[in-house]
Amino acid sequence: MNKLQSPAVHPADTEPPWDNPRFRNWVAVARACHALERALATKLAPLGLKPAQLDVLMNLHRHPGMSQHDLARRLLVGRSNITMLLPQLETRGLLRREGDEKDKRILRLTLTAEGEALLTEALKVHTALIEVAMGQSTPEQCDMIGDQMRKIAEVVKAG
Amino acid sequence: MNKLQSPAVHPADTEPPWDNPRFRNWVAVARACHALERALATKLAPLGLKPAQLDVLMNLHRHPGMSQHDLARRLLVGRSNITMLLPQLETRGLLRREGDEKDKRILRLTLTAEGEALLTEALKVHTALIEVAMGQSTPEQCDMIGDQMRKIAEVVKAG
DNA sequence: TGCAGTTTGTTCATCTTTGAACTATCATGT
DNA sequence: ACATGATAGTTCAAAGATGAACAAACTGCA
Repeated sequence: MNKLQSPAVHPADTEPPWDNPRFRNWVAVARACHALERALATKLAPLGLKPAQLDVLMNLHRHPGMSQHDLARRLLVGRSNITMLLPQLETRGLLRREGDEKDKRILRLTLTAEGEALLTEALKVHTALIEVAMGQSTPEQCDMIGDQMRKIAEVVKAG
Repeated sequence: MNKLQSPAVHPADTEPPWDNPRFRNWVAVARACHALERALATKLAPLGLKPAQLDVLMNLHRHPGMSQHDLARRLLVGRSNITMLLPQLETRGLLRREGDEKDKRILRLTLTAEGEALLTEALKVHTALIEVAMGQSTPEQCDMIGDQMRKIAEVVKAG
C-alpha cells in the first residue's frame, strides 16, 4: 500500500491550476473570507445591522465628513449603492448628511451619537469573531498576513 | 518634532479595536478579497461568466456527480440560490442535471464538454489574476497564508 | 403496511446590488 | 461671461441573493 497515490484530498490536485500553490492558497483565502462574512451576518442580525452597513459605520467613524463618492470608493461599490444604503441608516438616526459649504454637490457624512453607540456594540461582535479567526495564527504570522493582503489590495486595484 | 504622535495613517489607530493587530489585519484580508473579486468580475465578463458561476463550474469539475445540496454547502449559499443559478448554465449547455437512480429527490450535476472548455478559459483569467496577487509573497509566505486560512475557514464554520 | 420525521429541490416575496441614464453643480479655458 | 467638460448624487430597471413555505421522495420504526 501507500504507492505514492492520492497526495491530497483530491486526485485532481495534480492538475492545473490546482497544482499551483498560489492558486490553491488564494482559494483558501476566498473561502475563509466568505465563511467569516456569513458568520458575521448572522451574529450581527440581533443588532439589526448587515455587514455592508457595518462597513459604512466603520468608515464614517474613521473618516468623518466623507462624501458619498469617497465612501463608495473605499467600500469598492457603486455610488448608487451608497444612495440606496444611506437612507436606512439616516432614518434610524445613525448618521447625518449635510451639504458642503464650498461645493453644493457634496454631502458630508458623519455619525450621530447613536451611530457611534451602535458601532461600538457591533464592533464587539465583529472583534470577537475576528479574534477566533486570527487567533489561529501567531502575532508574527498575523502581521505578515496583513502586510501581504495590503500589498495585494493595492496591486489588484492598480492592475 | 516627532513627539511619538500619529504612529500610523489614522490617528484613531490607537483606539480600539483598531489598535488590535488581529482586527486591523483581518480587515486587510477582507479588503483584498473584495478587491480581487471585483477585478475577477470585470475580467470574466468577456466570457459571459460571473464569479459565482465560475465557482459552480470549478466545484463541478472537481466533484462531478455532486447534488445541488452538496454544491450549496460547498459554496456557502442557500439551496434556493443554486436552483436560481443552475438553469442559466444548463441552458447554455455547460452542465447536465440528471436524476439519481437510487434517490429520486437528488439531481446529480456534471459538466459537459462545453462546460469544461469554458472553465479552462475562465481559469486562465482567474489564475492570471491570482498570480499577480499572490506573486507579492514568497512561496513560504504563500503556503503559510493558505494554511492559516484553511484553519480559519474550519474554525469559523464550526463556531 | 402505515405513519411521523427528514431530506431534496422548487417557488415566491423581499431585499441588495449594479450600471446606465439623468440633473445639478463646479472647473477650466477662451 | 460663456461654452465645454468633469464631478456628486439620484433614479430606475434588471439581476442576484436570501429565507420561509411548500411538494415530492426517502427513512425508520411500530
